[in-house]
Formats: sequence, structure tokens, C-alpha cells
Amino acid sequence: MRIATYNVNSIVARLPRLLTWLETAKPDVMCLQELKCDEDSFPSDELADLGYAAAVNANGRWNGVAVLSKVGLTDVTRDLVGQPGYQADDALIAAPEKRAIGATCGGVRVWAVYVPNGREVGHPHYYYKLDWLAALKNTLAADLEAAPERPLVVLGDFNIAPTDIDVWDITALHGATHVTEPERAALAALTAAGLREVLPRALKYDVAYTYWDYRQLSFPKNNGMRIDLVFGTPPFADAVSDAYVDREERKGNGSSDHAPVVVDVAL
DNA sequence: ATGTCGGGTGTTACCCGA
Repeated sequence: MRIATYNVNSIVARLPRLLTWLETAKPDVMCLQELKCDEDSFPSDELADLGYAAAVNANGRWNGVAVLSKVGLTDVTRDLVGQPGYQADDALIAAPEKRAIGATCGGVRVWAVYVPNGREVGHPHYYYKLDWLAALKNTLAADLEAAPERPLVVLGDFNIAPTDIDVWDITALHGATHVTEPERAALAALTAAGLREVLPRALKYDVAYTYWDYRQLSFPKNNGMRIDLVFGTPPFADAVSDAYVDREERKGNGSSDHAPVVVDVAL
């Protein structure tokens, strides 16, 4: 099975490139983040033409996640167990944002996630990010407990660089989100819950970054970060034969600011 | 260089988020 994850930054804006990429890379399961669309405007027909069933959790201009599958799509779960909301300025009750969806595909339990950005250390959004990650760990632990032998994998935009070498210059990120100890502790909590990180191959000269800001010529300068991550339980991680970042997909006009991460697994 | 993209609207000029 080939399974991939990709923050598309608007599936409508990215659709021509996404369809071409799917026809080339041919993943069996595809996790998508930052759809920025409604479920009504999700391009189900175009994806069905390529053989994909889709489970979508989306509601408008922000967030939005989906799982596409050619190998079955059952037991779809939207949102996390106990998922916190984000308290917007004038909202008394914050509904869960559309940042997580789970499904079972070809015998593998798959979660696609778009972890909150955090904005600035100490900002309410930063604490929301940490709370959200705690709910993610609890949700995955419950799934694992319900079916201990079933391979489980969580993939997506974690908005966290696991180590200092996963960013182009750690000194440029002093005091910033994505590299703080509490954020990395949330990743360690996933590991403690029984998940192992699936690392992509290194590039010829460099770390396999997955994200380059559109601003300040970040991509030409290779000022990137590895923040799109994959964590699998032992039955999944032990079966991985290859994993890579498709850096080529970040090139050219009309790209996302992220690149896809692809995992091949003998399941 | 705040050297960019998305989506949105009180739409042709800003607003927000990343």
C-alpha cells in the first residue's frame, strides 16, 4: 500500500496540480489538509474519476481535511474525542474546527490531521494547539486500545519540527512556535502512547523539508521546515519499505507551500 | 524588504490566516 499526506492550501486552487500528482504518484490512500472548501464544493467527482472514494470534514474558508482511498473507506470518524474549540473574539461557544478525520482503509486505521498553527508562543492559539495535541493523543490511544493488532497511522501537517535540524536555521526561529519544548513534548507523548515516527529519506544534500513559506523567497533559498509528519504503530511502522518527500511538487507556479510526503508499506 | 499566497467581503481595496 502507498499512503501519502499533503497540505494542499485550498483544494479548489490546487485541483489541476493535485489530479496530475495523483495520476503520477498513484497513492492508494491520500490524506489532505487545508482544503479551504465546503463539503458541497469538494471535488468528489474529479477524484472519483481517478478511482478514489473520499471522506471529508470541511466547512468553509479555514481548515478542512479529507481521506481519499482506492482500497476501501469505512468507519469514518470526524473530529477528535474531546476536541477543544478555539475561542474566537465574539464566540461564546467555539465549535470544533475541521482538523481531523479518521477512516479504515485496506485494514489500516488512518487519521488525517491539521494541527493548529499556534501563531505565537503564549498566544491563546498556542495553548489551543497544545490542548488539541493532547486530544489527538487520547483519540489515538482509544483507537489503539479498541483494536490493538490493527495497524494505525496518523499523518498530516503537525506544525511542529521534531528536532532542530528539521528547520533551515534554528536561530531564525528563536522564540517562535513550531520548535518549542512543549510542542515537541506533545510529539513525545504520541511516541509514549505506542506510535513511532516514520522518517522520510534524506535528500541528496539536505533534510527533507516539507514546507517553505511563500514569502521571502523561502523555497529558492531552501529555508524550509519538516512539519508534515507520519507516526505509525509497530504493525504499521515495521511494514514500511520506503518514505520520501516529493520536493518537486513545491516547484513552479501554482504550488502549495507544502510538499507531499509518501510512505510505502507492505500491508 | 511586509520579496506571497489562499479565501473572504460592506468587492476593483482591504480583511484575516499562514
